[in-house]
Amino acid sequence: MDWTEETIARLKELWEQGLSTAEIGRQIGITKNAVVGKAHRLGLPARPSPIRRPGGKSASAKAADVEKSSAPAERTVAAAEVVAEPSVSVVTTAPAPAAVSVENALAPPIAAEPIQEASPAAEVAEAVLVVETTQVSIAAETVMEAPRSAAAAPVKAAEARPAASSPATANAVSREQVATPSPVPVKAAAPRAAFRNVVNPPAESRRRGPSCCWPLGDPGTPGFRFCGAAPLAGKPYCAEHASLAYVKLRDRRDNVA
DNA sequence: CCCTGATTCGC
DNA sequence: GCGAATCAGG
Repeated sequence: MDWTEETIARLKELWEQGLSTAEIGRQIGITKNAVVGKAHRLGLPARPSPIRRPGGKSASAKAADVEKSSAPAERTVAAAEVVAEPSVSVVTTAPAPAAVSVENALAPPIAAEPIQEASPAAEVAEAVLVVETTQVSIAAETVMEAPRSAAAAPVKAAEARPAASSPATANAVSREQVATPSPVPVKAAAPRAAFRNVVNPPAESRRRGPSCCWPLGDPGTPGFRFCGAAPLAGKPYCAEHASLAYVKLRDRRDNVA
C-alpha cells in the first residue's frame, strides 16, 4: 500500500466519520490492520477499544474504564439498518422484488431507501416528502413497465452495481457490506440512472447543510468533487451513493477492492 | 463462531 | 513505515 495524500486523506475522513477500521479498510481496499496501523501512526484519535491489552493498564484500572464505554453508536447501526430497508418501504411491494430475484434483492431499489428516517431539519423532511411521493409514481410506472423490462433492465442493474464497485463476485449476498468505490466511483447502471433522475431532481446541488461525501472524479484533478447531494440521515452518503456503498455480501473478505 | 480495535514485531 | 499476526472483549 502506498499511502498517497489522497488515501491518507480518505482514511482520515472515514476515520472521523466513525467507520470501523474494517469498514474503512474495505473502502480503501486494505486490511483493517493496515488501517489501524496507519491510523495509529498518524496519531488519529483512538476509538473505544473492546479490549485492554496486558501491556497497558493494570487490572485495577479496569473497573474505572468500564463505565466510560460509549460506542460510536451510529456506525453499528448502519449495517443492520440497511439490511432492513428492502422490506420496509411502502413502495417496495411493487417492482423491486419482482424484478430482481430474491437473492439479488440486496440492491435495495432506490425506492426503498430514504423514507422513514427522522430528519433533523425541516428542509430535509420536506425533501423526503417529495421523494416519497415521487416514489409512488415511480412504483406505479415501473409496475406497468415490468412485464417488458423486468427481464433485462432491473437485473442488469442488480449485477452492474457490485461489479462496478469492485471486481469481486457479485452474486454472493447475505450480509451488509461496504463496497469500495473504485478510484473513480462508478457510473450507475443505466436503469438506475433513469430512476435517479426522477428521484433526485437537481435540487441537490444547491442544498446547504450536510452533503454526500461520495468522491466524484479523480482526487487531485480539477474536476474532482464530492457528490454534495443530501445524505441519508446518519449516513455520509446520499441515497444513491449509500446504495453503492452498502452492498450485501456473503463474505466480506471476497470483496476487497 | 462472528465482530471489534490495539499492540507487537518481523520485514 | 508498514501491516499480518495476535490478542482480547462483546
